[in-house]
Amino acid sequence: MAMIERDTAAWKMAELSSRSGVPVATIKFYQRENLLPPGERTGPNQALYGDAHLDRIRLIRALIEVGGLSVAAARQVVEAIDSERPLQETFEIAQHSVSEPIDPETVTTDALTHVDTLMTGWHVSADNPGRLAAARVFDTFTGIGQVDAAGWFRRYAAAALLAAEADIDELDARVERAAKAEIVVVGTVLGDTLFSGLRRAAQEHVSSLRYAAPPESEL
Amino acid sequence: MAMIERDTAAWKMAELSSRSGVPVATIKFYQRENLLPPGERTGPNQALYGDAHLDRIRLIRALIEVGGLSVAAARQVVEAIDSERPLQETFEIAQHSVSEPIDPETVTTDALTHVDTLMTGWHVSADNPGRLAAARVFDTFTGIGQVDAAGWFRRYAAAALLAAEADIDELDARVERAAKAEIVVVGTVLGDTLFSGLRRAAQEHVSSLRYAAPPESEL
DNA sequence: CCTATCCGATAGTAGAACTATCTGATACTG
DNA sequence: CAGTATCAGATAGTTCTACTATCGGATAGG
Repeated sequence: MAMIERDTAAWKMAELSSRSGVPVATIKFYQRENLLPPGERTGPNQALYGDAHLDRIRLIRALIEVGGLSVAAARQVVEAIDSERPLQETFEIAQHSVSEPIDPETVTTDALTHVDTLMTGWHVSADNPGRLAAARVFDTFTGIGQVDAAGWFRRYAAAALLAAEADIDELDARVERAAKAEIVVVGTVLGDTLFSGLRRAAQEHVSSLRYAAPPESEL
Repeated sequence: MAMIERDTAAWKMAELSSRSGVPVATIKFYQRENLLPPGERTGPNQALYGDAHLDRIRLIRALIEVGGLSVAAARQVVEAIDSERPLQETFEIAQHSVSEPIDPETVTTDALTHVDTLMTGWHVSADNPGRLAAARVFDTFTGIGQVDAAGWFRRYAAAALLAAEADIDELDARVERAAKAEIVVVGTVLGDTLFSGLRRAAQEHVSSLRYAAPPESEL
């Protein structure tokens, strides 16, 4: 099986670049930024790279391009995968990496109360970054003049619960720690992107159903 | 009622700045970038601003800070609100503004097939940006080695449908075009942020349920 | 009248994410 | 084994974005 090749595959920078489609200069940049481990040295100015490097580059690009992470956030995430931390901590790091931190002072207690009501029965710690993010959206919404968004929020909470259950089930399906860590990270980061894409498609679907179109309808 | 004040309120730049909490230089920058209309001129180098400007600044900051839009994307969005375009077009502009464009060449037909299967029965046009975005996540996922994500995707599609129905119901609740246009934009942009926050909270909840915690459990 | 403030234009800044060049050293080629 | 191509690593430069600061002349208010 092809697996046999995996340990012996070894290329120099130029081939790693052509296989990954990422320019040499960019790969070197990722190495400097500690996103990518160094190659295996064979001399003072020679090194070899293998499938592990290629996989890592693909992960980095997925986090940055598809997930929209900054290079700094991507570094935190790959470091969390590499560390032998308990999965719980890896999860938390992934969560923090996708949402820039929110100063708790800047959200009103009213918004927090509303969000907490939404999450009645949920086991969520007070400093969960998502809780603050949701409360900030609440403040923003009411500040813009959309007052009675309670129903909208409640239904989003139901959708979020569905997604979170899917996430955890997917996690349960893996056995090794490395596989779990990777799916935690990839699922956390790409889940947002996936949902926003599917939601846009669903919006078009629902609005076309709702405002059923005799040609030239106006939504 | 306080409404009586709204038409007569008029301030100069410094007060607009202090009321909004946005620095004068930044407000001028938004004016240059056509995010914010000019003030009402009272002389060659004097102008007055009112509640409309304050509301607009709040909208801009919500789009940029909470929704994570670039200044260029925020400009497209406010221009769409101001234009008297049909709501359908405003919706499309808002959708495009939140997701950077994806080159259709870069997603595999296999991914598109899988995504279309997920959306069987949905009325979605081929160039819906969300459809492409979801397909790209599919490619990324399989490329990273998480092969059997079909179940995860399917459940996200169900969640997305729930959210989209909530979106459209909220839209139905408004009557004036201006109110509809604003909720379309704000809902499209902030909906992603809201969902990702709630999902993170829900993840903590579900994982704490699932790996029910005798102290020092490991997720 | 005189100082503070205003408007608009122009220029400058800081950070992020690359990208290009340079310096020796190594590796393949004929 | 000479000569050219390539390599690794260090350093410096570029482009873009989102502001931020300064300037010049005009107005406002005590």
